[in-house]
Amino acid sequence: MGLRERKKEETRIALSWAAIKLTVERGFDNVKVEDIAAEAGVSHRTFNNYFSSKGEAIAARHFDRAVQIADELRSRPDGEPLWEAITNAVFARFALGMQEAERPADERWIAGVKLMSQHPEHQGEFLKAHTAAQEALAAAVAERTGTNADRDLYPHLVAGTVGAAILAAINLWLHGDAPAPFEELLRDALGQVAAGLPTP
Amino acid sequence: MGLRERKKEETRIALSWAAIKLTVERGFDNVKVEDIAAEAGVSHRTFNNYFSSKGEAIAARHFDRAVQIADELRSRPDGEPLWEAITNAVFARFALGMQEAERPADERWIAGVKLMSQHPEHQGEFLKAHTAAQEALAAAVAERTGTNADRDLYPHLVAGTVGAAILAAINLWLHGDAPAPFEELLRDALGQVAAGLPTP
DNA sequence: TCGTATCTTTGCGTGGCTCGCAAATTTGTG
DNA sequence: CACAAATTTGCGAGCCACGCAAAGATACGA
Repeated sequence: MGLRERKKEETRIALSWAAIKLTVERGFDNVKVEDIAAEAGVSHRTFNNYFSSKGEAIAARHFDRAVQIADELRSRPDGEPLWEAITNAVFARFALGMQEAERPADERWIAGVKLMSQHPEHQGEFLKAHTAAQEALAAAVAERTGTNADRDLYPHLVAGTVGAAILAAINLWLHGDAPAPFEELLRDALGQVAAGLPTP
Repeated sequence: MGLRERKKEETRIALSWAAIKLTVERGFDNVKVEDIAAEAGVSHRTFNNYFSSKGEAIAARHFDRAVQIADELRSRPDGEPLWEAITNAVFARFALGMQEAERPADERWIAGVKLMSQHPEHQGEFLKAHTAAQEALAAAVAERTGTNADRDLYPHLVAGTVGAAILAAINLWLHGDAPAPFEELLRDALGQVAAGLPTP
């Protein structure tokens, strides 16, 4: 990767991160594209060369992370059963980043994230990112299972189910009544869908 | 329902339908909010009292129909097994409307729908509507299974899985390689997830 | 039937947003 | 170092969402 591409990637991440940071701190509607661009050290116009909206910039981080699940799945050993491989892939790339890095773990921060997650424009973009990443996952599932993503339902059903499990875990964690560690919720959710959703 | 509410409902539907019609005919970016309002016989400003964007107006029809699945599920007999009830509910309110009403069945129309379905803004709003309707379904599933939508993953996993099946069927129908009747795809998809996604 | 309270529609104005375009700057390469 | 290619930036056009307040429609009790 040449200097050019590296700088582009850096700018993209800086913009996305700035968008998240400012939005969590101030609320979606109190952040102008101008502010995000300034925070990342580029011009307003450059922001729009990278993202076509505030919401897309915010969702980009989720997207990048979610797409990596598909990559990880491809690198799991061939012998590993499908659902085991998926679970491992999800945890390898998803669960960890949710807890550790880049989070002040602040109470104010979490409140900000909750607010952000409820904003209509963010929801739409978040779901778009989630769904796009799911397609990458479906392609990986198709490869692994010898099915065809353009003709068969199966890989999309698997990917969609995994996505639903991840979303359910995120939503219950953010908005549910019973506080539980995210990792536990996610493991539970994946376990249930992997087992074919037995009646509880 | 008084006259007031009936007129509101009519306006809402007229706006949503006008948005879909014009968008399918001309393409998303060649339709102004002004045009939609004119087609429905109200002012531009009134459009925004009902919907906060073009995309939302378009997705409203999907949303209304999808929410009815939850209502239908509630009215299924108590003894019916969950997945059977869900499948029947989906077909009662969803599959039929997809084929019959309000569709010129025109080739030009279908091409327009395909184009529309690929537009980024539409995708976001469509997924938002889909997800919101899914929550209604989760609530109905919680009622039926004695689980709690605020605390348990289960109803959200079931609703999310059903939603994923519906989405997969729609997408394969619209964009897939192998042409098959929508109803068949949907039945296949629901059958697979109901059976716990056995390896094909 | 009428009068009033409530809800809905509408026009206007404001601020923000996305994107096309072309000039200026930066990076890659021989 | 010079030239080609990609990226950034400023500017401008057109559209959009929403707050506000006036005008219009509907509900409902007396």
